[in-house]
Amino acid sequence: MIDPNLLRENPEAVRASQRARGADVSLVDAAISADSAWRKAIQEFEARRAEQNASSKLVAQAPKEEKAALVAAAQGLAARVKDAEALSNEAQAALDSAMMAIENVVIEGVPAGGEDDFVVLREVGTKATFDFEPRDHVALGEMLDIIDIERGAKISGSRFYFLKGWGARLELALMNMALDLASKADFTPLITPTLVRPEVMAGTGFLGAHADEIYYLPADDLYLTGTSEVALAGYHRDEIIDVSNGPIRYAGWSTCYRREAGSHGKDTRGILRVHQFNKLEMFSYIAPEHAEAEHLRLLALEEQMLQACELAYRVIDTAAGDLGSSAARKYDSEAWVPSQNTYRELTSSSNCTTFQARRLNVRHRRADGKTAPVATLNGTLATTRWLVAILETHQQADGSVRIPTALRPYLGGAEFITAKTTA
RNA sequence: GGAAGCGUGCCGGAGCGGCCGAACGGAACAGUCUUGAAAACUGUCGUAGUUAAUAGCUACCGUGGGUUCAAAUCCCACCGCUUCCUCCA
Repeated sequence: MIDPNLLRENPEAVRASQRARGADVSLVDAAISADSAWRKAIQEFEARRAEQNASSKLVAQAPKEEKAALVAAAQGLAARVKDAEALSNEAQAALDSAMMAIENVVIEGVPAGGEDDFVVLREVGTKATFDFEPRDHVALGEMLDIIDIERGAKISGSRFYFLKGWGARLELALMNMALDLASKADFTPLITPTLVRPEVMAGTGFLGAHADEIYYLPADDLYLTGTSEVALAGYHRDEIIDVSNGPIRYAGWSTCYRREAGSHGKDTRGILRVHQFNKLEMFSYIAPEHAEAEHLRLLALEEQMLQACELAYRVIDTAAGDLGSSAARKYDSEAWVPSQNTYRELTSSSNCTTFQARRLNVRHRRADGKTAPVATLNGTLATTRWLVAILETHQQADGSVRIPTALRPYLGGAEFITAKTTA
């Protein structure tokens, strides 16, 4: 949720943000009028309630013989209070939904426009070139017997797969390397629940426009999370946390589940877009004034991982229209995928400023003693998808794959994945 | 799955339907004392909304309903936790 004070004091900033996103600008004025309507209604209700409280007090203090008369007089007030309360609640609900409809105010400098209007901040590394016909990760996975997509489909349907042998070990190696990096960078490892209650899913904002992306278990009224961000953001829900000595950082490890409802026919080959994968996610709770610096820090760690995996990649500053509703700025890094001759997203790092924390009611105490929402940020450090770029980038003419040096300690020192070796 | 009990402020822990936003203890913070600290003593000490206001008023004792002029206190539902039994690891 955006800051209601910003809406009252500087609505033009909010309008400009909506405009940059290509979102509905009239929502801003709708929220402003809902706000003043609510204020009117709550003042009315509170005045009535004060009246009623005062008369109840009279009843309590009155001598026995006068009580009956006073109660009779007070009885009429109760109904009016109830009406005023109902009106005030309605106004509040209207205000809430008007406020919830407005997306986070984008940070100055974020490119305006839609999906294709991103700005490339830098390209790093050399794109792999081959003096043979390179294979895609599906072919490599089959040859090496490390990814079994056919059997994945047999037992679970399309977009499911088995990671086998070196494939399984490679994923674990990647995740562990990411966890080590995160731990050294002050992130506390956290293995999170992947089933969450409706309030938490709603609080993190994932039940909005993309609700059909999420698996739901009606028998238990629980949602399967598409990222550990859900549990990590909910972790300190309704708490006042201490970030005065620096941010609270978590490295969340979880399996992620996505229905991929809107992507029929897109990326159907291989494990680029799947219903279930693993992810190591960084998450920071921090004082708002330090959020932008933290965002760059998350990005730097992501780049460190990409470089450790010896991948060519570019970093983009996502355009306003392509941001999630919670994000005020988003940096993606995209690795070069040889078989597709293009960059594909491997990490995504969002600065949600105070938007998400306000919804989840996560606050901190400022130097002046007042409470205020914290800022939250998240970023990807490793996912199953990384295997695509790693396998394809480091493939050899014979179909074997060279293991990046940094990953070898996590794979018993092995230097190559070949069809003949066993995990 | 069966049975019982419990959910109060940062923590512990009281609370006859009206005088309870809530006793008491601890923690924390400020001060006195002390060379300094500890101890002792004194004071402060929940969150939020409304409002020009750190004045007033309003709300909050797991959540949501209900009864009542009035609910932390009574009733109902839900959520969570604990213990015991059963079951499965």
